[in-house]
Amino acid sequence: MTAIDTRAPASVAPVDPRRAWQVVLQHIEADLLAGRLVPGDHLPAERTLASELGVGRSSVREALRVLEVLGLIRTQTGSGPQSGAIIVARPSGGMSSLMRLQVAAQGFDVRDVVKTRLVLEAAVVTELAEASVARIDGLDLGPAVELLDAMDADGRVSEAEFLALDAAFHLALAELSGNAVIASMMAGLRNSIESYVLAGVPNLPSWPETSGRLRHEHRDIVDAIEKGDAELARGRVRAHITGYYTETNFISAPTDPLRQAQGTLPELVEGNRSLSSSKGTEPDRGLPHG
Amino acid sequence: MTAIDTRAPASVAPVDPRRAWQVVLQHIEADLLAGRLVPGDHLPAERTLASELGVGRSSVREALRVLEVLGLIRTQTGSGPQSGAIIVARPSGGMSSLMRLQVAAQGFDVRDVVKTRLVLEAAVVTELAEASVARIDGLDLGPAVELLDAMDADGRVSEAEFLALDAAFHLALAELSGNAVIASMMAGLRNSIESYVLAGVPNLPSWPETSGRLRHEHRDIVDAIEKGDAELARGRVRAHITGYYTETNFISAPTDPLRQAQGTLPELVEGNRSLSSSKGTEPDRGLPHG
DNA sequence: ATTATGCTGTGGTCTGACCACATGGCCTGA
DNA sequence: TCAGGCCATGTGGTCAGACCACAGCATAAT
Repeated sequence: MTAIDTRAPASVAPVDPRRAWQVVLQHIEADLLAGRLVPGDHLPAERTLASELGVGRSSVREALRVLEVLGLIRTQTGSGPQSGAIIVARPSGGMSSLMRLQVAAQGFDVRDVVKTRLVLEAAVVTELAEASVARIDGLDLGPAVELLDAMDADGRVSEAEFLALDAAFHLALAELSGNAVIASMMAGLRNSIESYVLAGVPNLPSWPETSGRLRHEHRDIVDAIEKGDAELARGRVRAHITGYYTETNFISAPTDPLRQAQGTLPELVEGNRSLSSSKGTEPDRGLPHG
Repeated sequence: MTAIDTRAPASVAPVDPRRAWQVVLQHIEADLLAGRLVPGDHLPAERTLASELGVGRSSVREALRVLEVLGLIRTQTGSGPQSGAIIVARPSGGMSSLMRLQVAAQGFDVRDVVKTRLVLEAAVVTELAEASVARIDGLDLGPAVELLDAMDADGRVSEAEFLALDAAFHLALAELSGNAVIASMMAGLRNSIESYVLAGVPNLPSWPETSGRLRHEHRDIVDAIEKGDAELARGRVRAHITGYYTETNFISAPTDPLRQAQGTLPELVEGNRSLSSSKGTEPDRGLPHG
């Protein structure tokens, strides 16, 4: 067998190096980029897509599953206008899944999550404060303030409910700033460490005292924003966030750049936070679930 | 038929409201949270996982596909230690996919992406500058500076290569800050608007002039960081980023909070940026591809 | 000792078959 | 004519089974 087989198989089938599901994903992405698909549109039926792209239905479904988790589509069984896969483009759920899983898999350090939240939150209040001075009629922080009012139902709000309202308040501020990117990031960051936040409550010396302080700080932040004092708002929001985390012993030293032993991180109970637990406070569905 | 059928079907089959792939996803997430799975570990084989969880293999595959896109696992065919699904926990690829698709689907506004990048980048250089003053031996910005040196090969670097090096430089700064969350966010933000950045090059009055200015600004930023002047570094990085985007007419007014017509955004050619295009400059694989 | 060979287990893919479900038209009876 | 119920239809959700390509490894042949 000294002779090499020279019959080139090149003409037979130019094999696609991409895996089948990637073909589907890229096809849909191209349609999105070209504007052929916009939010509200229906994707073709799975079987249709499969035959059109020359792949199996299971490959189509793998791609759709990715799009669903990333928050790009919503799927529904049955028939009619609401059935099928519909473009929705809601990033928060995907951001939450991504961050929560990365934290779980140790791709993200919890302290980095908190630090990042600090950065974004400071940017949010800065933007809001500047927007407040820019317009004579003032800024409407109504949606956020309503959440603060809800928190004031003292005694009738459980700790978990309080923290959920707290998260919703901060998220509302981000949304009011008008930056959907930052808002979804905030949602994801908060979501990814929610179990840690909850687990830290028992470390608090006094819950009534802490919750009272938090409520007060919230009002102060709103005041600073409405006054248009960006610097003050930044400082207050920083103190607000770092205060809580230091009090629960999550962050040993607020700005320590060195990595430390992770002994202070709580050992989470299995299944404490799982993929489908979107509570009522989240305006956005996390991972779609039944 | 006035009598209601009271035979409770409760005992027959407590149907799981979750879809099968969510069961798999939550199972794996629980293993991650409990530390039973850590980076480097192998997931059970698909067929094994399917039978253990009582679902079909296709459902397992849908969950694995999600994990793969989110950057949690890497899959490989064949046998041996490198085959199968392995926990990797690399967030950048997933962040990039998420943001790019959300931009494509109009869930994210490009201007918000740029504004967010501004916020994060300012935080990065602030942290680096503060770290620089904190240690006597200074900060080692070597990895970032090397990229600047590569950009200085004037004339022998194409526009696309230059911009890729530029992106790598900013990403390197983020990574040097030690915050993996911000670093992956930066990677995603930049990746999601890469096609817009490239499409803006023809709008520049003079590429040699602009590229020269950018290189100079990069050096200035590094200088400010090494000097430990956080305020100066922030200002320079802000000017650096906004300067480029305004010059390419991407952002009409840097801080205009009002939404405007999207006419200035380039109409992207279909397939220009697709899911599997991770160039050599990215240390991290984006979406896995062949 | 070295090389060749085939076995084995992995992910990748497709096909076909069901199911549950929601809709909407049709048919029946009032 | 109208109201109600019924069923055909098309959708996603799921599963089982069958291949394939591939990488490693044990074994056999040289």
